[in-house]
Amino acid sequence: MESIDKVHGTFERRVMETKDTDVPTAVIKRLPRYHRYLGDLLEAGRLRISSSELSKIMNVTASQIRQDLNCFGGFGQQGYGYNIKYLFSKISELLGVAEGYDCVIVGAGNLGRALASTRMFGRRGINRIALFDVNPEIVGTEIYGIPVYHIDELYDFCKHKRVNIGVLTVPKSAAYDVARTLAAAGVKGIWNFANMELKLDDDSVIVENIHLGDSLMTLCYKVKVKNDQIKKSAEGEE
Amino acid sequence: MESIDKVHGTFERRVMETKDTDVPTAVIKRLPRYHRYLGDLLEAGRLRISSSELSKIMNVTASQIRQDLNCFGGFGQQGYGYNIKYLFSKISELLGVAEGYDCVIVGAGNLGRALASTRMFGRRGINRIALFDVNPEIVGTEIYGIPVYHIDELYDFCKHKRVNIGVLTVPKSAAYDVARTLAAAGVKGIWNFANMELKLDDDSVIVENIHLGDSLMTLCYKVKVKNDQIKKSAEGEE
DNA sequence: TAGATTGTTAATCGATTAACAATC
DNA sequence: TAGATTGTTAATCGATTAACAATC
Repeated sequence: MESIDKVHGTFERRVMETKDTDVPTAVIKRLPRYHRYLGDLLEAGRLRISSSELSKIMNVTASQIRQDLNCFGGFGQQGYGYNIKYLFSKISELLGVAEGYDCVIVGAGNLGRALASTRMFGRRGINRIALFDVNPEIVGTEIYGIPVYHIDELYDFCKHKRVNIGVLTVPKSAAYDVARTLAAAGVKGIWNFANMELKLDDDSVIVENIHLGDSLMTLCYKVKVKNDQIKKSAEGEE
Repeated sequence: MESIDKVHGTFERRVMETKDTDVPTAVIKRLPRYHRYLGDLLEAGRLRISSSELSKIMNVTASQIRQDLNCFGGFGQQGYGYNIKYLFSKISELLGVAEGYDCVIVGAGNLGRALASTRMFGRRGINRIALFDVNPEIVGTEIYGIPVYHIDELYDFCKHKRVNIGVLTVPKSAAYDVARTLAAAGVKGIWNFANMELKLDDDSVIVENIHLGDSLMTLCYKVKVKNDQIKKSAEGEE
């Protein structure tokens, strides 16, 4: 039996030649999904997988998988497929997982609490080191083990602790104020739940907007299209 | 001054010829965003807008806007631009907003409560008629004015009330059970927050998966890329 | 009428898929 | 060695942009 080590050695050599030509945005958007599926396979104890098997699981073409993964260098091996553990760790690295980012959640309403309680951050190597809110009843307490501070302390805290990521779950009206404070304090990324596109002059900050409303609307659209189809085919049968 | 009514009359005539050839998926994905911006313009009291002005606000090309809107028929008028109110209402109609869908939220944890409290549903003409949970302490109460029932009643409730949309905020482990119950009860659309792709055999149900984890990961990736750039340029200066 | 701006065609660009030689 | 499966090129497909004639 061919040893996994030998295979691994070969991988390492090839990856050194990683192409640094810019990765298509379409590929980048798909990386988190690969990460998710490979993580599941790893948990299930799988060691290797071919592009064709993965394509069936993920509902994409095998060709696309090979094309995508090759943007970052040769992760696979002819005749063998892909080593799941290795591939997973490489994609994790590419995505910046396990960079050990520190993050704060601004807004301790229902959404802020929901985010304080998920395991989503930990799984991606992100530490939630503080919550911020204006409500005096919760300032000074802990929520899911995360200390809650007053929002007035946000700037100093982020500056001192060199916080990398800020999560914004405050009302729309407060979003810009908080975002500017975060940016001024050197925060590098903002995860914005304020249901609006947050445009900052300061382009040293990356904003990832979550648009739940758009998603809900897309669902409405699809439901409507489906209902219309049903209606039409019912009419046809009459 | 040219009357708005005259303009409107012209619009109506042209829209009757709406092209029913299938709309590209890329366009559909952009519709909620158009809807959002047009709604804002409407609130700001604006009456009309040209593709070129809208393109600046939305950060896309004017050409794309004209191309997109034309998939559904002639919404604009040469030399005038687009009537915002009319365009907004047409896109609303296309998206299935104001179809008056009834919806239930399954899972009354932090996320369920957050969704119970937003104005997101109301704005899209969706009525949240019930919450479901297993916790006996909250069953029988109301949360943000929405009655909470035990999850055992989910099937009968949805079947009787002909619920259109189910929102899934239960833990991953319960997601499939609940989803199948909803589907069996005739629910047409499922908005899934369970951090997993929900595949149902029953293809009469539309599932819209929310992947907050993927979004967080994309943010990590972008932050990492930016940090790498900064590091590189700093090295270059040495 | 003259100016503005759309609707639409044609050109470009990028992303996906198919195919197969390279190679483990 | 033979079989399997990748990496990669070429072909196809779809989406975006540019340009301009149509028309309000």
